[in-house]
This record gives sequence, structure tokens and C-alpha cells, in this order.
Amino acid sequence: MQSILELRHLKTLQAIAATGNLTRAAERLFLTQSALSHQLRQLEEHYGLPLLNRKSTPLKLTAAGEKLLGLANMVLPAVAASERDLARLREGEAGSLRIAVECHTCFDWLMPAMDRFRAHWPEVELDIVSGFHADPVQLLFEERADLAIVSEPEDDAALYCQPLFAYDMVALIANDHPLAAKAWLAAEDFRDETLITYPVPDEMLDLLRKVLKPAGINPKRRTTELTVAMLQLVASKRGIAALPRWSVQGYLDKGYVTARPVTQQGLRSELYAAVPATHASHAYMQDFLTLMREVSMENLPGVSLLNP
Amino acid sequence: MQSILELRHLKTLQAIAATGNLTRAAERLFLTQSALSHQLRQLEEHYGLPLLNRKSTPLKLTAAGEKLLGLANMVLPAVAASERDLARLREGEAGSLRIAVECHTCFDWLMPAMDRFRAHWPEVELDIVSGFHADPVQLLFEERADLAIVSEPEDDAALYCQPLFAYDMVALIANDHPLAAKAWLAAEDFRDETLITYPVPDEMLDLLRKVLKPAGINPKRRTTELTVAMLQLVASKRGIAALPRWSVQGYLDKGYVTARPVTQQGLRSELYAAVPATHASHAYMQDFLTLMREVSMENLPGVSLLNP
DNA sequence: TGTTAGCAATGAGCAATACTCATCAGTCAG
DNA sequence: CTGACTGATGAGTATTGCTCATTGCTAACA
Repeated sequence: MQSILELRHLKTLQAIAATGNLTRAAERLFLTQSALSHQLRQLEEHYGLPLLNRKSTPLKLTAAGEKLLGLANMVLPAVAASERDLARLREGEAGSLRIAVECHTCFDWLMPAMDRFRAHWPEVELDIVSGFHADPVQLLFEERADLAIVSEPEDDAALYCQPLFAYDMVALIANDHPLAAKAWLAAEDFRDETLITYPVPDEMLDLLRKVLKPAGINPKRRTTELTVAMLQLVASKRGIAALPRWSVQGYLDKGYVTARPVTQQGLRSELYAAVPATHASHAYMQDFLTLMREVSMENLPGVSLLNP
Repeated sequence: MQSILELRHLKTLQAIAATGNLTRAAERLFLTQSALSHQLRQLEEHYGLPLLNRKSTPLKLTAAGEKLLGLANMVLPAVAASERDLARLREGEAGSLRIAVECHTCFDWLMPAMDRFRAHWPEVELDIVSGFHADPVQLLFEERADLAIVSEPEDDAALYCQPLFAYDMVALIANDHPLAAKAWLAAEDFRDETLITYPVPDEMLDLLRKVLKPAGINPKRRTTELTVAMLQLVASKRGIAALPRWSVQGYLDKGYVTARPVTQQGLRSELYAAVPATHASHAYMQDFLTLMREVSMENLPGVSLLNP
């Protein structure tokens, strides 16, 4: 009789539709698989209708489920927008969000996140701090930036550090390169090759810091600023490179070059967002932090969210 | 950080905006005043903003409150519509809803309720059973009607009976009639007057059943089918009538005739909807039952809902 | 000016319920 | 057949949303 539906249920349905899997949907909502299963059963009992087809993998919504999903898709964005409005009412419209990056490839996913953000907070001054800096965190302390994208968690009490996502770095080699025959590359394999990198300090290159330096290997080097140029050099056997899989997936799909894991376990890298603790509570900052996670999940193949 | 907003909160805000009063809003939601107060405080703490201005009576929403109310007004109807869709998915589109009335004046508020219903359930056959019947409940058993509007609760297990609302019956007299000088009319006052009624059996006239019959008073009678005709007769001192206040409020506001309570405590009447128990669970029936209550609250002055 | 009625706020306590945990059953790939 | 991965389920717990009882405030009225 009385409606038992709550926003919680709509969020659940959205997560299930997005992941096609109760377990992963639960993760996304910071709940357990059991919780979602119970929620679902309660809804289905209440409406006397199945909401999803359990037989299929990935999980498919029934017609009734789709109806409610449609509701969720119209209601939840409206709720989010209203909550932003309230935050603006409390904190005012304006503010600044200057982003410092240490990693070239980040632009790929930062751009769509920034676009979405601009629509939410037109009055916030949004910038990427130009030029590359050895230590982007330093820019935060100098108040020349409000947010830094870094590859290791910062352990400073003056900073709030939010995990973004993890991804695999892969070695890129020409399709007919002898190393392409191997299932994965060891540090040794780089010894006699030319390593192609961005023109940044060694400490900012995960391959060098985590794999080659520890093994005492220091290959010949060549640098370029552009990812496409790197791929061009690799394809023409002028050297090998190591890049995030998500930044080159498009080229891999076209068979332009070959990717191989670095070391047997793979080389897993992570990204974190660091913001001055004083800025962390701002609503627009919180919004951007979640936006970055959302956008990267949507757009980048093979990344996994890190628990905040 | 995490959103705590739920549909429950939106319903609360809507009720507060509608009643301008926590206590009455709580009644409408079948909760206590305390519950709403706590809800409100939780929201205000979470958003760091006051949602309503406590100083004013009736309670006024702040800008932030209005924002959320706007959200409620867009979200809640969408939710209700989706739930109707689900009900249709389960039970099918069609059905019949034939309404039997024992009280002439009911048309005033039945019409808008029926209009709203038709929009919700276009495939349900909606009718008022024509002609007047001494016992509309009988029509339910004969399966010639699906819902009856009656003035006393039915005590039959085969029927589901929902209270609708309560209202005051008032005596109508000419402005310069001697009885207009009295604050209220006693049974005695009717003895030498002509009573103007609808042409229905005496048991269906609350004034006769509850006041005059018990006092052993049986005044002269005159009948007419139309409410306006009754008022015309009253105004020209051809007799006095007793009608629901809500059905004549418009004429009273224009000073056309004078209204006086019947007996010192007033003559309070009630309306109930009776439906065959077998039909009561149908979603469209439930929808109509709540629609009748909603519409009468909105349109009829001085009525009060009865607790179901 | 005291008195009462009406209203919202508050804190304590309780009951409903939303969740987790542990486990089971089914499906699929190796 | 086994192990990995899935969702379902029941029991138990932690949370939370609610009610109850009371207080403080305001306004109306004698």
C-alpha cells in the first residue's frame, strides 16, 4: 500500500545496470552483495514483479526493472543537481580549482572530467597549472595550485589525499620485435633496448623507479612529449616504451604495436588526488573528486577504482 | 559527504509546504510532529543550511527549502507515475470502476477526482451508476457497482471500507429570517419551518436521521433535485435547508443566504468509500481511494481527513 | 498580568530495518 | 571433478527512524 521505494533503491538499480553484477554494484555503493540482494528481494516482493533476470550474465533488468531504472536516471541527476545548488547557497558560487599534474597522459581523462565540472560550477575558476613541475605537491603549499594528481599517496596532515584508480603499465614493442614472442618482459629485457619516455625526471617514471632502478639496469634513452610520437618510434623499432594501458588501448586494438606486461605480475600504477586539507571540504572540490573517479571509470578501459 | 537525502525527506517537505505546520504535516504522513522535527534537523545539519523559517506562522520555507521542495515536486510525481506503471505491468491495463453514490452533493468533488483518475488509468472503465438507489451497497453485491460512497462505515467482512473525510452540515436560512439571529439552531427550531431536501429516503438525510427524528420533530417538506434551486427557495423564505458547508461555501461568501450550525456542537457528517474486498487490492482502486482524499482536501473548504 | 492553548525543539528509549556475516546452491571453465 | 565466481538465504547485529514525555516559546485572551 504505502510506497517503500527510497532513493537508495534507485541508486542500487543504477549500479546494477551499470555493472551487470551484484558484487561489483555493491562495491561501487560501499555495501555488500548481500545488502543489494535483500534490497532487490524487498522491492520485488512489494511490487509483485521480478526486477531482474537472474539467468543471464551479465545481469539483465526486466521490463519492470527498466521502468525503475528510467526513473532512477531521471531522478538521481536531479537530486545531485539540487544538492549542488544547496552547496552553492552555503558557500557561494565562486572559487578556484587549479590542477597540477605530474603525469602527461592524465590529460586524456582530466579533460572530460573538467568539462563536466564546468557545467556544474560555471563560476569556479578552472585551470591546469601550465608547465611541468618536478613536485606538483610543492605547488599546493605555494598556493599556486589547489589540486595535484600524483602517483603515490601523500602522507602529510596538511593534505587530504584521495585515491583515484589503479591501472596497468604495459611495455610497447613493435609487432615483429623479438620480445613480442615473450608473454611478459623482465627488467633484463630492457638492458639492450632504447627506452622512449616523456622528458620528465626519472623519479616520475614508474618503470624506472619500480623495476629498472632496483634491478640496476639503465638502458639508452630517448624522449618525446607526444604519445603518438612515442608509438611511431616504437612501431619503427627505434625503441620500446612503457605507458598506461588505457592511454594506448585504441592503438592496440588497431594492431599498431604490441603490448606486453612488465614483469610476471605486471606493473600496477596508481593515481591519487592531493588537496590542501583546508580546501577539501568545499563542495565543488568534493564534486570534482567524485567526478574524476566517475569519468575515469566510464572512459578508461581496464582501470579499477581504489577505495577511498 | 555521502548524500543522506531520501524520498521520505522530500515527502516531508512537501507536506510542510502544503500545511505550513509541522503537526498537521505529520498527521498527513501518519507520523508524529517529533519525527518531522528530527528529520528536518538532520537535513539542516547535513547541508549546513536552515530549510525553514521557524519565526513565521504559517511555517515558511527558506530559499534552500524551496530548492528542495522544487525537487520534491518534480521527483515525487515521477515516482508515483512509475509505481503506477509497475502496477499496470502486473495487473494489466484494464478494469472497471463504477461508482454508486447515495449523496447528491458528492458530484462536486467526485468529478475532479474522476478527471485525475482518467489521466492515470485511461484503460479503466470509469462510470457513475446512474439513477439514485436507496442502498448503494446493495449495488456492490449485485456487481452493478465497484465502489460506493456512503455516510456510515460498513461492517461487512466482504467489504473493504475506507474513511474519506468529515465535514459540517449547516442549516441554511434567509438572511433576514428570524432564526438568523440565533448562534445555532436546535431541533425545536425546525418544527414550524418547511424543510427543503433532495428527493431521497429519510434515512439518507443526516439532519432527519440524527437530529429531528430523535427529537420527534417532523416538519413540512419540500424537495428539489438541484442545490441552486434549494438556495433559491431558502433565500425567498420558502423554507430552510441543511447541506454540507463545503457544497455551499461559495454562496455563503457572496452573502446569498445565512448558515447556522445545527445543534450547539454542530452536525458532523462523514463519508466512507466501500468496495468489495476482492477489488480492494487492485492498484487502480487503491489509487482512486487516495485520489478522493487528496482531491477533497484540496478543493473542499473546512473538511478534515479521517484516519484510515 | 497571569493563564491557557498551540506549536516546535529536544533527549531518552525503543522498535523497525538495513546491513553484515557465514553459508549454501548453482553455473561455468579448466 | 574441482575451483572460481555468481546470487540467495537466514540469523544476528548495528543502525536509524520513530515515539513518548517534556520543555520553552509565542500569542491570544481574560
